[in-house]
Amino acid sequence: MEKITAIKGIKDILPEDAPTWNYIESIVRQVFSAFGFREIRVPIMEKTELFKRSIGETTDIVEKEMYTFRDRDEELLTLRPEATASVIRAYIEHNMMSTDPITKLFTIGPMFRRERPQKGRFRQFHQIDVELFGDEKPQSDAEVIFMLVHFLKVVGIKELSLEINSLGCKICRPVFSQAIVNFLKGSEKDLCPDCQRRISTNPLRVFDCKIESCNSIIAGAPKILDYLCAECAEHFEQVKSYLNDLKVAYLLNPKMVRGLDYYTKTAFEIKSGSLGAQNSLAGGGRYDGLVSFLGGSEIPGIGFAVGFERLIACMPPTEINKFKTDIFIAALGPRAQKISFGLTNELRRAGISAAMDYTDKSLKSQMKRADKLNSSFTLIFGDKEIDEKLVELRDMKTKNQQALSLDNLPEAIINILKER
RNA sequence: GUGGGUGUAGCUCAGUUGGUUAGAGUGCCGGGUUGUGGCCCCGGAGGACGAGGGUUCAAGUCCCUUCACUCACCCCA
Repeated sequence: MEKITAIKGIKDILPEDAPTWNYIESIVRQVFSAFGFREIRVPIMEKTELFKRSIGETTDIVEKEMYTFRDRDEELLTLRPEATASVIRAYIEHNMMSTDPITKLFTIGPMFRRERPQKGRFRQFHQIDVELFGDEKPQSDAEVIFMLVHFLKVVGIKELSLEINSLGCKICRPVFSQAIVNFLKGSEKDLCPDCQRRISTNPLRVFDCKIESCNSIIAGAPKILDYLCAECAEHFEQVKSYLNDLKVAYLLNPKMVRGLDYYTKTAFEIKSGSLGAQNSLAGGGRYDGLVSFLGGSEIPGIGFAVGFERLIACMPPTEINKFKTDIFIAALGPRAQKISFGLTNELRRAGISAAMDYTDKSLKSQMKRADKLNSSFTLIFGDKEIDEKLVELRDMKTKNQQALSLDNLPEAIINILKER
């Protein structure tokens, strides 16, 4: 029989890793709620149209990375490649703007993109996604960035660099875009094939190219910050000023462009050195026109996404993954085995993690198992103890053993465990 | 989609110019005298050497094909 394996780029989160995931999620909920963000859970599937409209028809994500299929009724559905579109859809669909003019949401979950997997890049990956609707003030930009940086520090990320830029708005960005195209006109043949393609698809991306020759050409190109309209320029100045007030260290990166079409004004990215080529740990920005573009009213928004797997990759190692058991019950012989089965489950019902071995193995091997399960205590008894109505309770750390009466045993054990 | 690297035990890897029944460490199971874990010692189970084809008296080792994994490009979290 041929073995069935997981799909390429889609991984299991194994029991030894799950506690780390839960730990991070608990920090997310704790930190974000202090900033007034509430959790929303959105579906992993949406109508394909939603992503085409929000992310942009000509982006790589939409053009070649989405998992799209036809439903039985012929409707085109897509496994979400990112969360913002779904959150905005839900925001509009449930009229959240009429309940609260400023809505702060976050969501955590899997995203799907059909790319070639490599370090820090998977076909199913997880994001922590934050969206703030209804506030166009630069304080919002600074607040969201501050929260992100704070969150990463709480989780234990040591080395991170924050880069910010302004991408302009629908008035000033096209002007800049055209300026870049004009600037590159004539030197197309000196650019790499990728950049030649970018001129027509997404000219700002040329800034991102890693090839030396392209870099030297683009070095003399116009800078976005010189093209910002008065409003965008002022907004960006304010954002920087508030970040300074909050003592958030940042790097101004005029070459940073985000890959999704919908970003306006502030764009930001967190990078970490320990991640390999996929060094972007989190990214986000403002998207003031997007809510209305998706059918809502003119409501500004700003948000970011953190790559969960990448976050784990640059986290310091922790002890939280160790599996622990309160008590292991080592029963010797059929009589003890029978009593143990009831006792184990009685303790579990009381919320104590209890374990036993259903095979009547040697005490030595049962002790080994108790050790493997990291049990704090081991209860030892066989025929002798049953006859004497006294069982042995061993503290695995101190090796002290005390005798406990067989009567009222669950209560006695519960009390001892509570006292610790 | 395009390159490079790697596929031998559950995991991490040895395996000499092709040459007997393919090894180690770790993990798992058991034992080291009566019913007591971690350390140490001993033993055991576990592999058609990724798959298919070819060269050869002989292939884990050489050649071809294919698949998988991985890193990078691209793209992005």
